[in-house]
Amino acid sequence: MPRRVTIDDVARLAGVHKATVSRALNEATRSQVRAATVERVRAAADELGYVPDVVARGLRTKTSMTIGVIIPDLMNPIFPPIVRGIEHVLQPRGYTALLANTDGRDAVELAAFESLVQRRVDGFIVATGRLGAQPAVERAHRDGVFAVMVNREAGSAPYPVVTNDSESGMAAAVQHLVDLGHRRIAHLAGPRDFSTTRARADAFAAAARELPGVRTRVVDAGALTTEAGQRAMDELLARGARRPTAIIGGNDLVALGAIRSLHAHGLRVPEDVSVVGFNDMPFAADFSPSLTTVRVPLREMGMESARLLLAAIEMRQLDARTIRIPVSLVVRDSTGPCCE
Amino acid sequence: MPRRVTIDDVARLAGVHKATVSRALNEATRSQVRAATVERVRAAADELGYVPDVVARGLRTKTSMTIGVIIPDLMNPIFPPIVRGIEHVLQPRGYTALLANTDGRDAVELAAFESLVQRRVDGFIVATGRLGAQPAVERAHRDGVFAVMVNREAGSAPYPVVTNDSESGMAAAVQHLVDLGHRRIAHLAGPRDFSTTRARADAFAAAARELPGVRTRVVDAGALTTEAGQRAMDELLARGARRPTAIIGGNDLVALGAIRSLHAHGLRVPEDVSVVGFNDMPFAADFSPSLTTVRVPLREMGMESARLLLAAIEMRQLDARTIRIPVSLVVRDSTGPCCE
DNA sequence: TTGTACGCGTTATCAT
DNA sequence: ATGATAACGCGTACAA
Repeated sequence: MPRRVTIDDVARLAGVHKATVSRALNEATRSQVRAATVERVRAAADELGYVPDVVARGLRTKTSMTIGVIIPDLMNPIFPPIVRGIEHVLQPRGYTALLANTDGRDAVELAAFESLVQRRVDGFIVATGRLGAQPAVERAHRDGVFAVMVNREAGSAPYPVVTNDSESGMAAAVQHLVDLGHRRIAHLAGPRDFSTTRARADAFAAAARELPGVRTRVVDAGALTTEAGQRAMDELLARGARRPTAIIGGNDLVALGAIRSLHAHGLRVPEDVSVVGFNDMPFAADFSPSLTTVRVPLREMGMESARLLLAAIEMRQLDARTIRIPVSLVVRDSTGPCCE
Repeated sequence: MPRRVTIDDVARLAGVHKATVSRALNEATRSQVRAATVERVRAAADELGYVPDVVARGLRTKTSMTIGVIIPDLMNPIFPPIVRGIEHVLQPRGYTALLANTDGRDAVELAAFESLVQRRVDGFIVATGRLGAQPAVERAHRDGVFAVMVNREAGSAPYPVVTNDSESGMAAAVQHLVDLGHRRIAHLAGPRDFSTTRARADAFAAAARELPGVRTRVVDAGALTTEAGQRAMDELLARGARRPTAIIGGNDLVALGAIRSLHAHGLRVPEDVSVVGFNDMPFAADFSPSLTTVRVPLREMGMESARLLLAAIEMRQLDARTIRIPVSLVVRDSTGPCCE
């Protein structure tokens, strides 16, 4: 492994001291160096293919032009679009995104934070928010590290949040089903310690209270996966009671799991049961049947979170406001009129 | 931002020199320190919450216990399972995966490599392989950086490769369609500079030569996206000639795009046209119709690539062998008998 | 305008 | 067994 070209190599070739090289190559200090010298240094650096060592530099400057992005579950298709939005803002401004996948496990999340903090990331974009205590986020805040929560809020640390308007999304979903004639609607709720899925469950309950003629039920899916959705639907169908004519999933994966369960029980969607999802994840339109869902502008949420973080880094302070991105219902084939 | 606890703080509290702290806390050198001293140092470190600074350490040791993972397109659902497989092997061995998404762009890939090399990653797992010249991979090899290619091979650098047996997968797909009675089969081929999609196109051509009664055609989809697949299928349907009764996509996304196009043209799948995909990406079974496809063990490929890389790092040399993971055809609802 | 010297937090080497 | 010191590669007060 050939030795790296260092600042000393450049200094030797240019016939100056390494401090001069540092100044000449560094935007902010370039004015302190004579133009001719700058040119000489530049030529030498080019010739040797010198690239400053960001690690050594970070040891000095405590900065790295790098943003850590903490993702709870890469297998959930809502996160790739968010990541793309983040990168879309970061890249033109010279920042690199370093992704870490935590698998939803606290220990892994802590390790990822640790690892990235040590690598001197300039800030975090965190998609693993939970309403309960969250050691990693709390610790980051205590250490004065900048972070922005995206999609889910954090319960503990006062960080800015970019999330979506789950309440009005749920209201729209319920209204859509009622308009179709449905009077028995169940919600397969996601975890109550995610701000998004809790808001949806709360909004579902609120909507139910305002619609006296509608019978509602909530079943906890436990996790935001197809498997959890399928299990919850299985369980709901196994109960003796009259089954609901419409289902609203805590997210698209849960809704998809519900559809799998319904199909497995020989029920048709939407003829026997209508299903609504949440997020409009990639491929939601390609499912069988295509999924009626609440569209969340995932990419825009990613972009906004990156903008917020960079602004905080540059102004050296962050205000913990919450940005709530509007959502809209997308009607497809998984919902239909009730009881025809 | 509170100052980090450094090795000097621990040394002071334990009443020893920092060199001793380093030796006591470092697995390999612990035997050089008296057991009682080790205990004292440990207690001090615990009390202060000391964590060695991996950056400063990397400056000295040229190592970081970190693996860079280069992904061409996070939006392609085959990569999350590969990443999971990689992480599954890395995490228990103390390594952290740092992901970089290149969006398929050379400049971004170079920047990602640069950024990660500077962070002293101990090696790369590269999923962006292309058969043509690939500056980033070549440069990594020239610099003596360890890397393993996963999924796609690299044309230029002699790195180990973990890929799948696209040839026999394609053969199985063609045979399946022929068995169903199809005699006009088209392949919507992916880019020819990806080893996987080129192998599939070649295997398709080879299969065609051995089946004289079967008329085949190849259309270039250009990219591995649903949009590209839809465009290619649109184009194929626009041609005056008799349309094929079966389609094999360069991957699942292309196949999905083809289905979208067929539906848009009022054609049914599989009654009018059968469609086969490649990879068995997540949700392939949930599409409308569920997708017959060649299953590639994505997670296993990720795991194997990580194992290979760690072995190379530990033995300080890598042999550029190619591991070809077996594949299998999964028959679902997107294929059916021809011309009933 | 440029050079000197030190510090960032470790680990490796040499001396004790 | 432990301490002292240098080195990793860079940036920056301070001096010249």
